[in-house]
Amino acid sequence: MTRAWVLHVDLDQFIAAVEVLRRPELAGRPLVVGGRGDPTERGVVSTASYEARAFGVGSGMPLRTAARKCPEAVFLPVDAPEYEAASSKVMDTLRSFEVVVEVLGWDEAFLAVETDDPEGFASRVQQAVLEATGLHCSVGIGDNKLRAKIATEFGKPQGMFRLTEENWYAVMADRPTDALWGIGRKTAKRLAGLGIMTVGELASTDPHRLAAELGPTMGPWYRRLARGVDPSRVEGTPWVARSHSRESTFQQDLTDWTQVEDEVRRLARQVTEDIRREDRPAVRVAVKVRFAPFDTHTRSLTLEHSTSDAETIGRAAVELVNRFERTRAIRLLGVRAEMVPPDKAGA
DNA sequence: TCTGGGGTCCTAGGACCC
DNA sequence: TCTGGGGTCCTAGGACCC
Repeated sequence: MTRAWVLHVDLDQFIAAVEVLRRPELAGRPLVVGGRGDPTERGVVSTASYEARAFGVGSGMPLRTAARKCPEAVFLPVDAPEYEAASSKVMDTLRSFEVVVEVLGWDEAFLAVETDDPEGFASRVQQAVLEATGLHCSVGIGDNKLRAKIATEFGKPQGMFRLTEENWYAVMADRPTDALWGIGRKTAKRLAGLGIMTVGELASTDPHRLAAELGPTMGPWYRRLARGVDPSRVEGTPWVARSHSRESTFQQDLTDWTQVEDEVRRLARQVTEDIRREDRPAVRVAVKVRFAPFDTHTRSLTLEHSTSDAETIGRAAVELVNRFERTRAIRLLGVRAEMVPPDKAGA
């Protein structure tokens, strides 16, 4: 019988795999892509190949640490345009199935599929992606987006897994709460403080207690996650950004305020280009400062009039950075522009 | 483990208005 | 005047995701 399914397609070690495509001699070697590809610099791992993961290297890890764990790894710089191009090919392939496709980033998408054989469909998707791009993917099959997304992990690499209302608790009940999509380290710790360790325990916690402890929106939402409930639909309409930002971490902390202002102006120019490209004037500007060693603060302001003028945005950014004390060394600067909301832009 | 860069959404306090 | 209650906007921070 034909039923509605959600498929979550996730490319395996996407960034590393794209690098191997253009440099086949790297196949089978531990490969780490991150920063500028120099493991002595400040930067983190974007993606490690499975060979590198065997040494304990993983996403988000400082490059220096990765080099210590796996000295023989090949380190490569992040090449965003290359990954975007590969990603477009993948997404076009998914759309060729004439189903609703919701893109979640470079290497992930949800598909809304009506079929009596979701595994067969998933298999055809994997085959098509491999033929079109040379890339392998895993597929999560679910009765909603949340379950499909979580299912993918159990199918990796190059496989598939079905997770629905029927097997949800059998698969998930004893897993830690941060196995859920939306619960991270901090919330898992807060829940542990309430004696809630597993998905099963979270699912059966009194919702009023969760609301009281974690907020009226988030508390009940976490409980719904634990029950595998997700009413959201697969959205085919292209995603529209609400803000754009540029930031950079300096290899050496900045101590000269003239240089700080120059960098803020440079970032503001980049952000202005980004929003002009989309023809979306800014309504609000924010500046982010990370002081050494790592404490991070933001200052923001609402503009009197929305604008795409580089000069105005630059002046606002400099004014914001000057609200910070000038005596501390700065590790990172960032500038963000919030745009006119799309629904108010026209229509 | 000395911790990137680009995003989203929620919370909470204060201002301000009626 | 020693004192209300609701709504909305602004701002800073925090958590999470890829």
